[in-house]
Amino acid sequence: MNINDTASFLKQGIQEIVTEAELVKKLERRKKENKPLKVKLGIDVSGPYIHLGFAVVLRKLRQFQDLGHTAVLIVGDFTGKIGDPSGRSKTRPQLTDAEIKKDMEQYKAQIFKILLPEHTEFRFNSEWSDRLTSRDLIGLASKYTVARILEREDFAQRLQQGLPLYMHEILYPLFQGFDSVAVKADIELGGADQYWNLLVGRELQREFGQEPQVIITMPLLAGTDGKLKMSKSYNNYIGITEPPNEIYGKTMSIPDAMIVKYFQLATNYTDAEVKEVARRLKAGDNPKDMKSQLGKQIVKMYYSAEDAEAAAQEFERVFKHKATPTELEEFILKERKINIVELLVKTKLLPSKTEARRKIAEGAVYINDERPTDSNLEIIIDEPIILKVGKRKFLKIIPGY
RNA sequence: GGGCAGGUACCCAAGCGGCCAAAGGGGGCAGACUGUAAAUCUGCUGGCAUUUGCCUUCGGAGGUUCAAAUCCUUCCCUGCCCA
Repeated sequence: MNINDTASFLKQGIQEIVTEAELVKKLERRKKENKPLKVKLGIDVSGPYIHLGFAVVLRKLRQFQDLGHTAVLIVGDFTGKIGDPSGRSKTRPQLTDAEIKKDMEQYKAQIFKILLPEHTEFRFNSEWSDRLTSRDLIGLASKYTVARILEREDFAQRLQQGLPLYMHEILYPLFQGFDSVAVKADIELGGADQYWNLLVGRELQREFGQEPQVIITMPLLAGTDGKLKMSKSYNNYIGITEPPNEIYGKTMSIPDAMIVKYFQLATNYTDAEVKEVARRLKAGDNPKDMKSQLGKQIVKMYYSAEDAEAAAQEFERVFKHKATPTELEEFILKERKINIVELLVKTKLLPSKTEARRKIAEGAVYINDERPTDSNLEIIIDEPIILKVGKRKFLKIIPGY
């Protein structure tokens, strides 16, 4: 592949690049010097949980690795502690080093489902940020204007709406940008919502006399609700290390209108293949089948084809034919006789007795396929019974007295 | 430092002495239906007890009152204007 082909390959599926010419230049130089490019990606310590949305960016990063470049993952342990500029300024709990270490282990287990360990470097930004003096900080702040900071949409909006905007939030992008200076990043990747932040890094590098990084943003994947971007805090995510049944099931729960987008962003389908999916949907193919194909495809990426098939079959069993799942969680009950409401709370299927009574009245509680209507029902557990709440919560109660 | 407007349940937001566990919307959960955990429609959405009941919750702490989210005092927090 020549340099231009490489560049256009790397450009596939991206949202935006600043600038392509610079990317080509960097690729050329790297080839001449035979040195890998440093591709920076910021990650957050607080939620060590990788979902399909973030995977969009990681998979792009992987392409760089496949070409021999180095992924530099910046763990935002410093910026994480000063609070996120995304609205309310609840002070984050200070993470201890031990906690961070533990989180990182979990994180690595997930991230190397996509990235290549031998081409991945981890850097903690506290390494350099903790050492900045007040003088350094003022110096850094003097390289960027308030007006430019306020270009950022959510800052501008909050000011306009009379909502609080704190000093530390304004500084946050500077620290994040300074990370690029500290590691001398050649390229920085991020989600489309990070575009502005990445530009700050570019500017600061220029100010510090470095060649500015190329920035590449990836499209945002909407969550399972089909509206907001996929995020752990919106609880609309599909985690790449979730069990196959969960990944498949959650995929089935996306709105039909999202099917094509998901094929595009969450699978390795080529443009032609995605078009074919769109065509079939338009031609009146059952969206359910397309979603099933999508779910299987995603499970296959992070597990195997067999797991994908099994997940699909299990889904049909449980939700279409309303059978009980093949594998059930078990709960050993000490009492032989117990009130239904107490049982539901004790097993944590429901959070409170009032809620349990409500759900019984709604007909959401099943005992071995029967729906009790009386909250005073006493159950005698002589043999295992299957307790079900709603469509998805199952529990096998085993006598243990 | 001064003036004004605000702080209500997971979120937004009404209420401004009793009829307030607190309207409405969002979100969440459930039921029906179905092509699925899609869509749509309907119900529920503080806890405990269960006939009326009790407890916790309207920024914090005190107070007035038979009775407070609602009135008073004070403190904390946010925004706007002035300095």
